[in-house]
Amino acid sequence: MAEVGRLAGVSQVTVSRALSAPEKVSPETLTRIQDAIARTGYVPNAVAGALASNKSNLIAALVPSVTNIVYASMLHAFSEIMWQHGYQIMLSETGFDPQREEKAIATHLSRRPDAILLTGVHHSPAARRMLHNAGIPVVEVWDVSDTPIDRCVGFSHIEAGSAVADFAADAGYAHAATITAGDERALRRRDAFTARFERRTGTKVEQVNYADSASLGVGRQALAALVERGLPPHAVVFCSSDQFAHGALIEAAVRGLSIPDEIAIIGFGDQEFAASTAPALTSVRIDRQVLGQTAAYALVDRFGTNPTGPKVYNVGFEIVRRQTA
Amino acid sequence: MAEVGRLAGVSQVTVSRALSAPEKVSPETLTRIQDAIARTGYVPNAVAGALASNKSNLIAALVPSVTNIVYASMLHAFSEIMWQHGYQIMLSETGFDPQREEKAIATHLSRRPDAILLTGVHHSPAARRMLHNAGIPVVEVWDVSDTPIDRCVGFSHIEAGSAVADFAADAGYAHAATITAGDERALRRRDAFTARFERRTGTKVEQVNYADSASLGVGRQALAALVERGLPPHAVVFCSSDQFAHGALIEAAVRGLSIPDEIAIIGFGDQEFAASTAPALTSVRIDRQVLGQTAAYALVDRFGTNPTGPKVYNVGFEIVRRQTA
DNA sequence: ACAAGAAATGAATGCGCATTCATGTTCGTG
DNA sequence: CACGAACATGAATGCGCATTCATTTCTTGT
Repeated sequence: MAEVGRLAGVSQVTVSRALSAPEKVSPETLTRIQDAIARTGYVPNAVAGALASNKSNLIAALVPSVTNIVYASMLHAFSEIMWQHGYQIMLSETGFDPQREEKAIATHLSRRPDAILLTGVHHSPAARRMLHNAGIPVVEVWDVSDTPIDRCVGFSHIEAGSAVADFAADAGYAHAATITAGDERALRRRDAFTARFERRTGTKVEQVNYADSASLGVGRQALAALVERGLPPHAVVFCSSDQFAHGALIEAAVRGLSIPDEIAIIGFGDQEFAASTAPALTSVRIDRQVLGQTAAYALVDRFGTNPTGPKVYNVGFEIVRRQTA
Repeated sequence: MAEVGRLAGVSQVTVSRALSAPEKVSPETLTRIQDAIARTGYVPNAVAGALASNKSNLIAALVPSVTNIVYASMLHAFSEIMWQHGYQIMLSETGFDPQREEKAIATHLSRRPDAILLTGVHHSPAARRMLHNAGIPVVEVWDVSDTPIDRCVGFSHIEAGSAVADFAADAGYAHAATITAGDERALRRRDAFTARFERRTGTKVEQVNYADSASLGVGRQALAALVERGLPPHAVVFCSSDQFAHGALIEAAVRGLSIPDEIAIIGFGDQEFAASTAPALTSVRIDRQVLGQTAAYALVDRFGTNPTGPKVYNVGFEIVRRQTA
């Protein structure tokens, strides 16, 4: 930067200004500086800038998994908005593991991000302490909480599970089963569904659980297991994701079970493909685009001098009835 | 850090050493320092560290899209290895747009990453220049090139397209069509497929192209379009992704076309679900896990004092024959 | 034509750490 | 017992920039 200044016949300060506040530099000087930058191929050192100004323009984003489309698409929407506002993303995957999350938080905080995005509202005590001490904006997504660390954007998994149970009971299904992956939030949906459905119908809800993440193949296996256990006719299966639901759908079709008469299927997430399966999947829509964008705007608002946004933003959900239930 | 030193009765230097080279500090001093760190809740400032040591432990990763599973899973494998080696990931999405990539490269370089991961081998001249001037390790993935910027890990899309054409011709298919998304690499596969298949069979290959990224729904539309155009019987459809192929599969089933007799389908990518569709999808396997890991190891090797790895690493591909072709 | 404010620029300083280099201490060996 | 070697520690310095604060030059109104 000093080198550029020499070439342009000005001081380092003026070059700095030319880059960060060009309106404070006279037009001729600005031109000379820009010329000098072009000639030297100068690339600003944002590390030094961050140290001097105590502002990194970096956002730490911790998601369970980028290979899971629901988190990936939320992240996409989030990073798009942050990028537009001049921020960049440091990414880590936590794999649903609070220990990993804690380590990742510690590492990321040492880089002095301007804010941090976390998935879910359950964090280790040490993690909460670190975040508190860091004193930076924090946004938790994919869930709501009465006691957010800072900001929170999501929906209630308990309400979602209950709503699906009501939907199923209202539709006249007397029996139900669940297929659930190893995601803490999915487990809460499952339990809320089960509690509400059993209360409404008086029949026990069968469960198939998997520790891993969801996939089409496992969804097929799960439905096969349920059928072999002797699922009663006209039962509804609530899956923790559309992947599972699609797998269950395929397995049911292969077994010649008519959908939704002999077996009904409800997915979760309303992914893009849900409308295009045959028959089209009934699912619960979570607008992941809005989720990511709202999280981003919550941070941008928080960066401002007088934040006006709410602490907790509930984006809700919507049961999308198609053909499988 | 000076504060921690005061508490432990040592200088800032010793604290620095205690953190970066604990074996160079006497055990008792180390204990006192660790105690002081715990009491103060000190969090190292990696920004200052990076400025002083000219080493950021950050890797810039530029991928077209994180919502596309093939890039997401490669990124996952890559970041996993880099994380184990003490590096963190700065992520940007380029959306298949060289202009966006160029801007993202400039922004990322200002953060002085220790290396950069790029997707594909086609970059704007300005981008190449910047990368060259930066003088940091660069790894290009998902493609191979005779003139890599630095390191390159991928496979030949031309070979892949040609191999699928040979496979189809060998299997006796006399007619073919392609369904392709707006990915430059997919276009090269399509063109190689078309050229080889037309040469082998003498029949013209039909095309359906979409500018957007692949989805199940669009795959269905595409197959519908092909059928309505009057696709000859016993034709094979080469899709640029398994999403498209699965959509085509569903549409074919809905239309009562028998697979693979009336219509054969070949996907690309061999995603997890490909083996679980009904009928199971024939596809081209790219080991994205290996791709990401190899890219990571290429960088780690490159960071060493005497790198031994090859400039270009071809991970190859494999046609996985299942039931749809 | 002159005071007073605005605009344009530069000198000095420090952000928090890593990296020399110098100094003091302990140990093994002949 | 003395001497060099390994070890443990600290003082000083600078990484490249942003941020005061001071200085100079240019406007403007009367």
